[in-house]
Parts: sequence; C-alpha cells; structure tokens
Amino acid sequence: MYASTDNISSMSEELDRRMTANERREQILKAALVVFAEGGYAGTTTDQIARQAGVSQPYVVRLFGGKQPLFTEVYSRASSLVVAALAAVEPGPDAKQKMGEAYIGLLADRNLLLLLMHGFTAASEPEIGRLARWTLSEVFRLYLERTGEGPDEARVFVAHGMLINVLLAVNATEHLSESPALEALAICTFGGALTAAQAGAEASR
Amino acid sequence: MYASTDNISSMSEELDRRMTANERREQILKAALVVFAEGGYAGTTTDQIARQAGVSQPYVVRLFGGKQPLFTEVYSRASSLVVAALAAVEPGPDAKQKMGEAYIGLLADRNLLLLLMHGFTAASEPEIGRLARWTLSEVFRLYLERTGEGPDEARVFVAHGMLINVLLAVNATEHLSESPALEALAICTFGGALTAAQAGAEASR
DNA sequence: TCCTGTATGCATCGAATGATTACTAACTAT
DNA sequence: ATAGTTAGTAATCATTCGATGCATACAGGA
Repeated sequence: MYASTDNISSMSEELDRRMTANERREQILKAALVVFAEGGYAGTTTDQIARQAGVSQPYVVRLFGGKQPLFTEVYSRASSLVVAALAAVEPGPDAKQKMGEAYIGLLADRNLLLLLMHGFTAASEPEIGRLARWTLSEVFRLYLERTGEGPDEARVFVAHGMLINVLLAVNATEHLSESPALEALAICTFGGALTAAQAGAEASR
Repeated sequence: MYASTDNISSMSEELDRRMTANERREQILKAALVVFAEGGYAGTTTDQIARQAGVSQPYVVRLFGGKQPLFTEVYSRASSLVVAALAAVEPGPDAKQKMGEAYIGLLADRNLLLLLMHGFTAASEPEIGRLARWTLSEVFRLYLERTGEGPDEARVFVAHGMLINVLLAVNATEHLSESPALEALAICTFGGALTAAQAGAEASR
C-alpha cells in the first residue's frame, strides 16, 4: 500500500519495478526536496518523505542513515545547484544582468529556494549551518568575481536574493490581495517574473 | 523540582514567590522568545520553554492554550516591536538614515530578528504566515511613507533587512574565519555595527 | 535448480512531546 | 478562622517519530 500513488492497482503495468539502491536514493532525494521544502527540517517526518517517494519509512532511514544525513544531502545538493547556476555566468560586461536572470531562473524550481531558506533557519544543526554560510559566501563571491563590481553591489544582489526567498516562503504571490503594500513589494521584487513565480508555485504541487 | 534553579532547597529563603498569572505570562513569553528564536516553531518543545521560565510544562500549556497559540503570541509581539521601531521614525529628509539606524538598533535584541526569521519559514501555519506577510508589507509601507522614496528604494531596504536576518540566523558573525567572502559580506552588511551584532550575540546567552 | 546478495516491507520498540487531570499550596476577603 | 479562589505541580496518557531487527522476495550466477 505504500508504493503506487492511487492506482487501481496493476492497471498501467506496475511501474513498481524493483530499483537499484541508487535509483531509489535519487527518487527519495527528489521526494525529500519537495517535502522538506514545505515544512523545513524539524517540521518534516521521515514518514512523509517515505510516502511521497512511495517507499516504506524504515527504508528511507536505512538508505540514508537517518533524517539528519538525509536532510544534509538534499540541502547540499540544492546549495550546489544554486551556486552552479550562478557560476555558469561568464564574466563580462553583461554579467550583472545575467546573474540576476540566473537567480530568477531558479524560481522555476521553487522548492530549491524554499529549501535553501529552511537551511538558513536550521543552522542550529552545525552541519547545516556550515553549508548555509558556504552558500551565502559563494553567491557573494561569485557576484564579485563575475561582474567586477564592488562589495556593496554584491551585497545588494545577495540581499535581493534573500528577499525573494522570504517572499516565496511566506507565499506572498498567493496572498497579494491581503495588502496593497504586499502587492507592490511583490511586483517590484519579481518584476516581470511575477507570473513566473506564480507558475512555479503552481508547478510545485 | 521545576522551579528553583538548583537550590539546596529552602536555603536562601524561597524567592519562588507566587506570581500573578499575568506576571507569569510575561515571564513565560520572555522565555519563549529566547527558546523559539533558537530552534524555531517545530524545533522547540513546550518543555524547553517551561524550564527556561522555571515553571512546569503543563502550566505553560494551561496559560496559553497550547504551543501554537503561544508561538503566535510571541511572534505577534516581536513583529509589533519591529514595526513599532520603524514607525517611530518621523517623516522628513533624514528619515532614510533613521530607518536604517532603527533596524540596526534592533540588533541589540538579536532574538527578535531571529524569531522574525523563523516566522518566515513557519508560514505553513496559516496564522503565522499572515503575520509574516503583514510584517513584511508594513516595513515596506512605512519606508515608503516615511522617506517619500520610491518602491525600488523601499525594496532595497526590506531586502537589506532580510539579509541581516539571514546572517544572524546562520551565525555569520561567529564564523567569519570560515571564508574571506563571508567576512567581507558581513562587514559590508553590518558596517560599523558589526561589533554591535557580536555584542548582541553575546547578550542573548 | 539452488545459492547468494541485494532490495524492501513489517512489526515494533523506546524516547519524546503535547496535552489532560487531579491534586496541593498559597493568597484573599469576609 | 474559614471559605473560596488562584497559582502551580506531579502523574500520566495518547500519539508521534526516528530507529532497529528480522523476514521476504527477487535477481543473477553456478
């Protein structure tokens, strides 16, 4: 009853194939990204993740050695993806704009940024804290390096990223009507990408 | 055995005086701010709060009706304080600088900003999410109103605040040595107030 | 066909946690 | 002094959660 999301069992010829451990790991990591992204570290159970992955809870624990190692791995991958997206921008005169676009591009994978955010507030786990600090400093460093601008501009870039993360976390785009100020803030933060942000919210369901 | 921190009981004539319920409420709220600020909503137990307040766990539940109402109240107060600090700035030509100083002033109460941050990532509780969005939009609105600048400047102000929150959350000031980039980011974010930030970290212990 | 290694579930444990209940001790007004 | 009220705790309950041990099923080689 764990595997198979809903199916009139055995219709659609059993995708419940047996997988190699690595395939399963990947599948569980993907599920964990989704569930951790909404719920955070402490607020998520290994069982939720297991269900999302269509696998038993003990197996999740077994494959990753526990909840914390699992989170650490998911978080580490997410951080790397974000950093890689920025690192892919080549230095040059248009690097500034490209970096901005790269971060906006990450909105398509709303869960990535949400998870990042949760990592920031889960820094009481030392392992996670170190990753979080690494991510922040890498983003800062890459901006300096790629654009050739000064620390103040880089700081504004990072700050803008954090604002985006926070607005995502509080689900701003789905509650614009709560206050005109919130709407104004969202519009001027996401710019034309507002609809993209909403689409991302949609897609993460 | 809950009250009284350590005492060879009854020596030092019982400071464990009975308090009025309201005194206790305030005391517990203060304790909850500290404990929630480190640990967040899901990562904190009512028992931790009770111990910090020197009171039994059931009494905490009784006085506030449960963990969630307690968090909501602590969070609501913290938000109000932050907003009030900014609202205290009078409109005028120097409002821009004053608003910045006001936010930096909040660093003295590190736990306030930490709690704020945790609220942003606990928005799956709808009650908390609404408060979080309200706080964000109020800060934005107040900046517009007090300084007379445009939405873009206001956005940068809010974003800067978020960056401060995140750097606090990941304990950046205590790990500057991990990476030069992190140190540069911290210095150019906190400016002269870096030592103030560190002092705040100290004081919250 | 048997044999072995690997994938995976099932039953279940022990600790933690939020909450309830029932009781006691301290204060207050008559 | 007595009755009534308020502050507070100890005991404990039900649930949840992370983790473990054992059983099983399936695949591929001998």
